[in-house]
Amino acid sequence: MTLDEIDRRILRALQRDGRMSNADLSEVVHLSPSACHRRVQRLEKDGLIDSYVALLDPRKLGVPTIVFVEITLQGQADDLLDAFEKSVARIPDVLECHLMAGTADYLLKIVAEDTEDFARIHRQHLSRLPGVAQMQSSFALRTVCKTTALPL
Amino acid sequence: MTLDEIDRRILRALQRDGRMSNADLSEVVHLSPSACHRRVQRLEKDGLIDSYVALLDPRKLGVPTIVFVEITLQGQADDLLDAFEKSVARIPDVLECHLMAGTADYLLKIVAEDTEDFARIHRQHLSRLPGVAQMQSSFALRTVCKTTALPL
DNA sequence: GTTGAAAGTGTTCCCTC
DNA sequence: GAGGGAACACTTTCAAC
Repeated sequence: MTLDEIDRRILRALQRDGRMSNADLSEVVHLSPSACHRRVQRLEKDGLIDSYVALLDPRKLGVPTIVFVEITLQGQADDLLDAFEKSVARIPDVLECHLMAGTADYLLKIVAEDTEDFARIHRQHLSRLPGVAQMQSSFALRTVCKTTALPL
Repeated sequence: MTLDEIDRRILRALQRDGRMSNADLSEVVHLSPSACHRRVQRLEKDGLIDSYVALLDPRKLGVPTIVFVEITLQGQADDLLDAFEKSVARIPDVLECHLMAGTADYLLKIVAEDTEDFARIHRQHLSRLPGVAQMQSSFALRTVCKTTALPL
């Protein structure tokens, strides 16, 4: 499962445009369509390519507000973490949740329509999460840069 | 530019699978292929669909480590922020950078191979960012959930 | 929103290196 | 082992309705 330069070029191209046709992709990486197609299939099968998705514009969809929420739990028992994580995974407004080293236990990334909508999310979901000792929300004023493309 | 239930179904489907064929999509949303295709084109043209991308597996690509870095600048002058943001945007390991309200000025999301690689990123890039007063790095131990799909 | 026909694409086969 | 070319089926695309 080792990647050569052509594999990396394929991945870079597909990270930019996941709907690029195999014909175009094969030109970019200087390969015949069939050889290129075989490589893409291998990258998908090996799981290097996890999925293809459409990225939507949060502004135009009416959820331009990003809030990061740091949460500290009351303890570190496994069943406490499990219960918390299962509840978090069910909140549609939560895009990411990371278990953290250091001060806070969890860091959540949440999208909302505005501050009022975040208040709703807080009331309906966050305040009902089990085992929470402390919670601190930080609003993003502006997103300087954002990419889904991993460095290759 | 108002979305009806069919538009939302299209967006939900494409957020899950951006390479879904128009034929399949039209079945899911109960529309003829051409009618469905016209709607997708409108959603692309209006910018609700920003782009299509391939999502790669960070583990299999050798960058399983996520670090969040909070940065405070020495001041709030526009040219200070501009210089900082331009420098940040050039670091390939930075996936996200947000200007924040509250304590820290910026929050960066960074991927690395391991802690040693993060030390390299810190030395090569972060420590050379202009105007930085304070910097605090927090490592993610595990990603509980992660999605690019916005709630609809 | 629907139908239908033309152009383009993904996919598989077999052959070559 | 991996790449190239050609054939087929399927899709996208864009008329006209």
